[in-house]
Amino acid sequence: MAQRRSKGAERELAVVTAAAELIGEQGLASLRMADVAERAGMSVGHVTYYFPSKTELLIRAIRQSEEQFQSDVTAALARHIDPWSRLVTLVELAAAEGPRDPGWLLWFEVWASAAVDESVAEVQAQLEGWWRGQMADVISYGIERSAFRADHPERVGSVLSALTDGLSVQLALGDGTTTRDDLLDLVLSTARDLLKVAR
Amino acid sequence: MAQRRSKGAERELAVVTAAAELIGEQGLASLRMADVAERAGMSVGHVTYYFPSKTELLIRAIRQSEEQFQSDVTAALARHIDPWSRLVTLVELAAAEGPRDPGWLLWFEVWASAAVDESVAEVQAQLEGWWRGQMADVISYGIERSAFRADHPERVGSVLSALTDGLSVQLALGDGTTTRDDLLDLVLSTARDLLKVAR
Amino acid sequence: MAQRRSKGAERELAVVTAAAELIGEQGLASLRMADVAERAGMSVGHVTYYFPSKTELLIRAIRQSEEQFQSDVTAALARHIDPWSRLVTLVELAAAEGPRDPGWLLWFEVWASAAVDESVAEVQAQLEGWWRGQMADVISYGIERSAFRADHPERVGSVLSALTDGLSVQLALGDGTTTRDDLLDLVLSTARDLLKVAR
Amino acid sequence: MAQRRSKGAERELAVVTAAAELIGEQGLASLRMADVAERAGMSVGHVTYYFPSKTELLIRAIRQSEEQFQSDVTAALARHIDPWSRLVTLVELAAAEGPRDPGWLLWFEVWASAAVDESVAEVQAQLEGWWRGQMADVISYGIERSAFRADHPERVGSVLSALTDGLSVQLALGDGTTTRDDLLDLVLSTARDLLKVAR
DNA sequence: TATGAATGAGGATTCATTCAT
DNA sequence: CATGAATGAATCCTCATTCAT
Repeated sequence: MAQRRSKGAERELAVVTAAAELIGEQGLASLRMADVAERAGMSVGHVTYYFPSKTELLIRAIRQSEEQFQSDVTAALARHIDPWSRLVTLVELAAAEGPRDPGWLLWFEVWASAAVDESVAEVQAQLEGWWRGQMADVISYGIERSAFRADHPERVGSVLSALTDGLSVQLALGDGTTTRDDLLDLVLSTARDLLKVAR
Repeated sequence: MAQRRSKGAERELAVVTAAAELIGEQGLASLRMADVAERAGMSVGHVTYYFPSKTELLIRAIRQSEEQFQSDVTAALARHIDPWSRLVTLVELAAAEGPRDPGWLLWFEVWASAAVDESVAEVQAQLEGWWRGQMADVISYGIERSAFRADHPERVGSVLSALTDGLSVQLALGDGTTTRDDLLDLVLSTARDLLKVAR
Repeated sequence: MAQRRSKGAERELAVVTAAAELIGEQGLASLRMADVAERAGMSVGHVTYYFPSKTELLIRAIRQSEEQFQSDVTAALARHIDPWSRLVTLVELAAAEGPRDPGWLLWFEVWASAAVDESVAEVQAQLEGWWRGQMADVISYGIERSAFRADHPERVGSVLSALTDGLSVQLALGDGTTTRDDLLDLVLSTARDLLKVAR
Repeated sequence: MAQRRSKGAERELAVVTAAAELIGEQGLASLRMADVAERAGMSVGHVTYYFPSKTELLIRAIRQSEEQFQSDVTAALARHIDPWSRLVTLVELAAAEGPRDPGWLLWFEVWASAAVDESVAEVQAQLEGWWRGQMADVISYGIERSAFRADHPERVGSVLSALTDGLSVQLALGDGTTTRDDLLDLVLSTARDLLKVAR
């Protein structure tokens, strides 16, 4: 039965989720195996039983967090047919929710680690590629339906995804200047400009 | 005499520089006081003499790195009168040099730490503000001279700085897809679009 | 039926054999219950079912290894009537095969453990006694048949067994200087001298 | 001044000595860095400051123990001119003192470790070579002075050193059968036989 | 019998920080 | 100012042993 089979997987998931949460809350540097274990509701030794090393755990945490994001995106896009709505949806999902968005804080740690750890870099590159691919797909989709117009669609995709990232950093670090509405407004108005979308 | 007075300051600077370099090369997590001391050419004990705590050292390293950036920017901008040249110069200085750009890797660590440490967040906010202010100033300068045209200049400034940041992340993490030329090209062509700059 | 009855014993033997092999290969310090279980083809939990403690397992492994040796010796001696042939056979069976002889490496661990653990010491003493007893018996046997001549036969037995041990250590540790042929040659020529055996 | 210079060396020696003692008393398996530190009168962290790893410490302990042995031997031999006295002296120094002789228990650990760890094997081989070399030298010395007679002096050397080792094992493990007097008696009477020494 | 997930005590190692010199 | 030996708290990881199934 599925329940049986998933018993181990459930506990493993609990560890990964706990780790992702803790990194998003306190940063990777202060992540203790003991804290992860406590939050996951099991012994320290058992966390090690699932994840031989801390790095392994980080990678799984990233993957887990990203799989969640990807399935959210996929589900959300499926609910929209209008290209502009799809674009808006994508940006809304990707953008930081607000200051100290744990998902984004996790990403900062990923960037810092990727710069130093090859295996993290690999995962990061893969996920980054997926996210930019989604943006490119939405734009192509809009162009096909004549909703968008652009000489270099893939360039516009790069710009919009990078812009969303850059503004999310500002928002997540909460300098107070940028709000989530500002972010969406800036990204989408830039998109309108670059994609020649009629208001 | 200046030499007398600066002797201590020089050694202190050596420590800060060493720290900034090491963080850019190996990441903050693996920064050891002993390594800093070695690179700075002094004993561990003496590094502690200057910087009682590791956090203190990190903050000084960020500041130092940023002061360098700021004086570089100021000097470079002074060499240009043409608004577009100033904009190009600013982007060129801010953008990542290429994969594993130590300056940007340091920056990733700052983001990750700022999310967790209030004092780092303060410094980060301050520097982020300065950088966006420079962008805004250059744009205003161009508008004053009728070289640029924009309904919401401050918004364009936000977009261009965030875009530079977002693309620099991609470049610094070296997924290979993005080159420095791509980055400059994307930022500057977006600038042309948004600022209605004639070619 | 024998098969029924021996099923458990067989599995138990597999564990003991696996342990003896692993100690001979990697040393006692790095002996893991998990490795023993894997090699014995069963789960960790089940190994514990047979051997409640690791020490228990070690003692059984020694005994097992020694019982093997004893039955080999007994069988081999039975094939010879000539006293000198018996002596040669005994030395050949006891001596190390060559560098890293697993049987001897196990023996080193036994010595080290016996020095510290009373129960291991007991087993060791018992087996050491058996081995020297065999040597003494062979010598007495030779004297009875007038093949050997010695004033203090038990002393010669001690010398020959100790000599075999001492040379086996050198051979097993593989300093390269001593070969198995050297070993046999030295022991047997000493035996000839001490037992006045004509060539 | 020598006192100044040796301050660090003294403390390092204290660690090595403590380790050698503890191994001789309790065995390598139960050697704890904490115990070593305590006996050496310093903190655990400081032991690591001198010896990065436990293996490193073991090797130094062996070396230290052996250097002591070597200088004892050298000094003792110098006090004798008569070849037979030299031989007796050598055997007396090398042979185990009695049951649980810590020096010999340390050797058992060395043998067990050498079988598994290359760096330990190296040291062991070196020291083993030295010891057999001394025996060979004493024999040659006796032959030169016509005190000993042997067709293959180097073979006799091998036999006598191996015999001393083999009997010392028995004595150190304290099966009770063998006493130190027995040991000396057996080795020396064998020597008399093999070297044709007149009583 | 048999499994293997789960535990938790135990120990090595790291490293910022202190302080006598 | 400068050193570097010394400390000890902090934490990861190992692994024998237990136990529900």
